[in-house]
Parts: sequence; C-alpha cells; structure tokens
Amino acid sequence: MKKRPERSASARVTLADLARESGFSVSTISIVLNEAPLSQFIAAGTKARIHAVAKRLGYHPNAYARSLRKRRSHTIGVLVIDLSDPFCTLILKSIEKTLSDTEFLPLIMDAANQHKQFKRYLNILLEHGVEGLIVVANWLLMDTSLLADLEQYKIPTTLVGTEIQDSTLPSILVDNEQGGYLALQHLYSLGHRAVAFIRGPHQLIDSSRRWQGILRFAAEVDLQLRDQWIMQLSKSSDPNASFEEGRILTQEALQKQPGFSALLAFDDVTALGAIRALQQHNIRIPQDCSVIGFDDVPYAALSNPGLTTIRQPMEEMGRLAANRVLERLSSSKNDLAEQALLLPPELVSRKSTAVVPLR
Amino acid sequence: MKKRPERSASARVTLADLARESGFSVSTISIVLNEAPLSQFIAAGTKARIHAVAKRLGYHPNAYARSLRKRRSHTIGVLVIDLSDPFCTLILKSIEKTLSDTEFLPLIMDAANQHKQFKRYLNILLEHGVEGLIVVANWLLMDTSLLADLEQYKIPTTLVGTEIQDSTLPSILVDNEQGGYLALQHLYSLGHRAVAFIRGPHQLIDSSRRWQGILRFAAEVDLQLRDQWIMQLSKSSDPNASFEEGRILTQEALQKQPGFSALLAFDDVTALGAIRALQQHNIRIPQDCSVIGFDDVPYAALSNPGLTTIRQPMEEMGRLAANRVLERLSSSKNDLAEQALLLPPELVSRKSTAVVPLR
DNA sequence: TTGTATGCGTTATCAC
DNA sequence: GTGATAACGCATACAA
Repeated sequence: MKKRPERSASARVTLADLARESGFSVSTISIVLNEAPLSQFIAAGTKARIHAVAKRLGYHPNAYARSLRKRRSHTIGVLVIDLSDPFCTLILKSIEKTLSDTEFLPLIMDAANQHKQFKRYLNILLEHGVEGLIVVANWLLMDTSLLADLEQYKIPTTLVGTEIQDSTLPSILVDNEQGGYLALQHLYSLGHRAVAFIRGPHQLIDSSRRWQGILRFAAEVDLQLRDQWIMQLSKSSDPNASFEEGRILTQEALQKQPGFSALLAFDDVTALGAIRALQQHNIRIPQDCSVIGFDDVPYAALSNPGLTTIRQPMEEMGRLAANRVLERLSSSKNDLAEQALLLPPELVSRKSTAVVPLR
Repeated sequence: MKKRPERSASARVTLADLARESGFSVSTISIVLNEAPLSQFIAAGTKARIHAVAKRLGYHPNAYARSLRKRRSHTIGVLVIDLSDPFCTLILKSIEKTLSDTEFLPLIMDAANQHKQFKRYLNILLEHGVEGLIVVANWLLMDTSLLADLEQYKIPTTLVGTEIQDSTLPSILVDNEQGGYLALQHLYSLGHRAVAFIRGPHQLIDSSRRWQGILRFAAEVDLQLRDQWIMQLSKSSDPNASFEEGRILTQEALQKQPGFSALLAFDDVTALGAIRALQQHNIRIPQDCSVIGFDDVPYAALSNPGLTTIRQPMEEMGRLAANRVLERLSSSKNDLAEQALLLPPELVSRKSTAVVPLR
C-alpha cells in the first residue's frame, strides 16, 4: 500500500486537502467557494465550516487548473516595446487602470526594444491563452514582419502609440500631423520667424507626419524654412539617446549657423538635449531662444524651466486601447478592418517658450 | 452519433488536433515537440512531419495544461509598488534582464501605490503558482501588515529598494546612511558651510538613515546645522508630488531665511523642485547655490544643469534581487533569516554643484 | 519506435 | 443539499 502524506510540506493546498480536512466532498467545496448557482441550496453551516477550513489552511485556487477547465484565461496580454520609456509607461498605467475594473488581468511583458524579445514574449502570451492583446509601441523598432505575425492570430489586438504602415491592425495614436502644425503655430504666434528644427528619424512614419504638419503651417503663413536649420535625428534603440543627439546637433548648428530664435524638437528628450547645448553657449531659455518639445512625458513638467510641448493624451490612448479590446471581447463582433484612431494633440505652454527677443 | 467538428473556429490548436491531422498519437507528438529524452528514438521523418503539421496549424502549447501537469509554473512574481516611478522601473528592468537568461518568466504586477491593489495582485500571483517573489518598493506606502502576510507564504521572497522595520524578509537596498554622509561631504568639500536640507517623510526609515549619515559627517567636521534650514517632506503617494513640495518648501525658506549656499534634497525629484524655486528667485545653479539630489533617476542626467546626486545602484539591486531568489530556488536551502544587503551609494558629480561663491 | 492509460486541480453535469 | 464522475490539454510511465 502506497503511503501518502496528509499534506506534503511544500505543495499548495488543493480542494482535495480541504475535502479531507472538512469531511465534505470536493464538488461541494468548489460550489461553495465559487458561490456557484447551486450554492444557494447549501446549508449555511456547511458554508461557514468550509470557508473556515479554507482560510485555516490558506487555500488559494490553482489558476492554471481553473483556466484549463473553464477554457478561459481571463487574461489580456500587454506587450510593451520599452518599459523604461516614460511614454510607454504612462500608456501602460492607463491600460492597467482600465483593466483593473474588469475581470481581466493584464499580463505585462517588456520587449526591451529587442525584436527577439518581442517575438519570444508574444509567443509566451499566446501560450498563456491571452484573450486579447495590446501592443504598446513608441517610435522605435517595430519591424513590419512582427505585425504580419500578429495579424494571423485570431485574438483581438490593438496597437497603441504609433502607427505601422500597411497594417490592418486597429491602432490608436495621436494626430502627429496636427501636432507638428500646433507646435510651429505656437512659435510663430510668439513672433518667431527664425526657427530651427530637429526632425525625427526618417525611417519613422511619425517623423514625416509631424513634418507634414509643420510644412502645412509654414505654407499657410508663407514662412520660409532654412535648410541649414533643419537637423535630423538618426534611428536609435535607446529612448534617452536622443538627448545626446539633440545636444550635439544643436551645438553644431550654433557653431555653423547661429541666429535662430526658436527650436522645435522631435520630442521632449531631444528638446532637453538642445536646451543643454544652448545653455552651454550661454543662451538663456526662453529669453534668448524658445524651445518646444513633443509628447509631454513627466520630464517635461519637472525640467527647469518647464518645457513647453505638444501633449499626447497618453491616459486616453491607454484607456481607449483597453476598451477597444474589451469591446471586441464582449460583443464578439469581428469588424477586422478598423480605422486607425487619431487623437487630438494639445499644446502645453510652460516656460521654455516666450515672445521673440527684440534685436 | 454526436457530430464533432474537425477543428472549431476559434479554439486553440491542441495536441489532439495535431494527432488527428498527422496520424500520429498525442504522446509521440508531445515527445517530439518537447524534444524529450525518448525523442532520440523517433524516426527523423516522423519528427519532420510532426513539426510541419504543428507549424501549419499554428500550434502553441497550452501553458496552463503544461504547468498543471508538470506541477511547475516556471514563473516568478514581480510585484512593483509603482511602475511610473523611474526608480522602480530601473530596478524592474534589471530584474527582467537577469531573468530573461533563465527558464523563469517574470509576472509583472503594478500595485500603483495602492494597498488594496498590492494585496489583490499578491493573491493573483499566488494563485498563478509563482515559484518565487520579488517585491520592488520605493519609499512610499508599504504598511507592515502586508509584509506579515508575505512571510507566511513559503515561497522564496526578496524585497528590493527599501527596508521594512521588524521584518525578517531578506531585502536589498542602498546604504542610505552612507549616502547621506557622501552628500554632505561633497558639499562641504566644495566649501559650503551654509547648507539647507529637505528631509524625507519621517514615517520613512530611509529618511532617518540618510539623516543619520548627514549628522555623522557634520559631527566629524564640527559643522553646525541651522534648524531654520531644515525642511521636511510630508508623506505622499505620488512620486512626483515631491517636486511641488520641494519647490514650495524652498520658496518659503528663501523668503524667511535666505543665505544658504547649498541645498541637500531627499531625492532627485525634490531637488528639481528646489531648483525651480531657486531659479524663480533668480538664483543661478550652481554659481549662486549648489543643489544635490539622491537616487540618480534618469531625470537627473537630463535636467539642465545636470543634477549632482547620490546614486543608488539600481541595476545591481535588481540583479542581486533576482539572483537571490534564483539561488534559493535551485539550492532549496531555506536560510530564512538572511541579512539585509546594503549596497554602497556613489556620488555622481554633474553641474548642479560647484565651489561656494565668494561673498 | 510508437501507442495507451493515467493524473495534475478544477468545474460542470448529473445522480442520489 | 450533497457527492460521484467526467473532461479540460498535456506529459509520462509503461505496454506493445
């Protein structure tokens, strides 16, 4: 006869343990603990005793067994391109908050800007049977091949934070074109005519969208852009690398072609790098030169002086992304060809921009 | 006779599906796909055909079923107090990186600074059968009651980022006392004798540790601290709130008791708030007043001027925390009463501190 | 070399 | 009111 210990030292407490300990059957206990419909027919005393035993032994239901049996994971995968990018973080927080009011648990994975990790975690999420998927992207990386993979799985997916060309995946992002427009409009309205630009990496569609907005405004007011004041960020996989690049580009511009009264940066971190260079040349912000960023990451409000920027509504983006997935999960309507949703950007005016200095 | 569809539209592909499609049995397929020991006896052609079918149908093993059967989750819970706090984020990234080389998957949960969420997610992690647990804390929240709960579960746990009084949980954190010492030493060595302080919340043990270090150095060099220059942060649940508090405290000090040549802040964000106030009073950093922070979050390097600070080795903290858990997982040695591990802080000298101005 | 049978912990269906 | 039993998808001991 095989001897089996009453309760093994390290293993978790199971329903069977509770059954042995309480004298009731496994099914009764399951019904009671889950408050299943049938539990209304169970004697109050029984319920109390079962709850007591469960508490005493420290019972925690086995989520794996439960999911296996119910054929549901109650889980939504959240695949973040880079957790250390505050832009992603803010969107993620909002997704989390939205999901915390639901029955769904976010499974958060961080691709750490690496193609390989992205694929690996995507696989893991699939193996864990996520019922929905949200991909939080920033402006880096994201080969198209990954998205081709994504589309073949039949689970509701939403992409938030950036746009992918030639993809039918529903995506949620800011209206970059309008953002570029607002940024230049702000500088222009302060009297700036000599404006320098640091464009984003040209591999990136966001860069050209913002630039289109800038050109649109320039055309409207007949403003000439000077080629020598148009700088260009290179592609990088480190969100903070643009600080150093912004600094160096600005420094070079100051040496070769000074004289601009304002600088429009691709994003906030780039803007901070530019400010560093300007201050090193004893150019005061905003008295001598105005600087405007893009995104409104937390850095922007905390920097000195506070950075004027074009705000992406990150909370709203996260919330909408989560809600879209939830909707498709509940209504089971599979309108595959959803439009990309463009959210309006907003000018946040702080202290890094001011009226153009008198000469 | 019950009709059953070859493959239902939405359900996942299972081993049974592959068996039906390929003609081999479930067990053979399992052996092949897992490259189990027995697979060396399987004909190469069989393997190839099985792999082909698996790929064609898009098979993903069901992690839940697998874990249930193997009685292992291959999972480590990472419970973060606040994902939007860059201090936590950096530690988390390091944990992730360390874990990505192992067979363990980090399950990341964000307590969002809320007691209730912390407990909820802790429960969920337990239900998912995490084999180890890492709690990433900042200086906020963390009632002792939570930790009491933690200790009762038998799974290897490490606390990283802060210290809990009266807890036997192994924790990894910076040597705050030494950090305080280094900070004041730095200012003193630059000639500063009139130093203002913004202390951390007094509910927090980190605050008093750092203060002890400050007092130790002051005693060594016989430096008098002036009470009216000693300010105090209140407890908050928002990591960025200390910016505003730092700003206001500094502003008040400037009105009531100006004349200090340096300011030592409890952390970087507080320091940035102080700098904002100083600049609003046309006090230049560092020519007129030096400012030093604590932590070295990414903000610090990006701010203008770059912030001198006491660095917590966050990468190392995360790595050590992960390794500790891994060790206890593999060696199954249960030395419960581990010491708290104190890591040395490091002075990072940037541009916000300089020699004391001549009067 | 490959197939059959069993059980992981849970829930759902049905029987008593 | 409560208990026995089957099945979820997989891995493995054992049989063939």
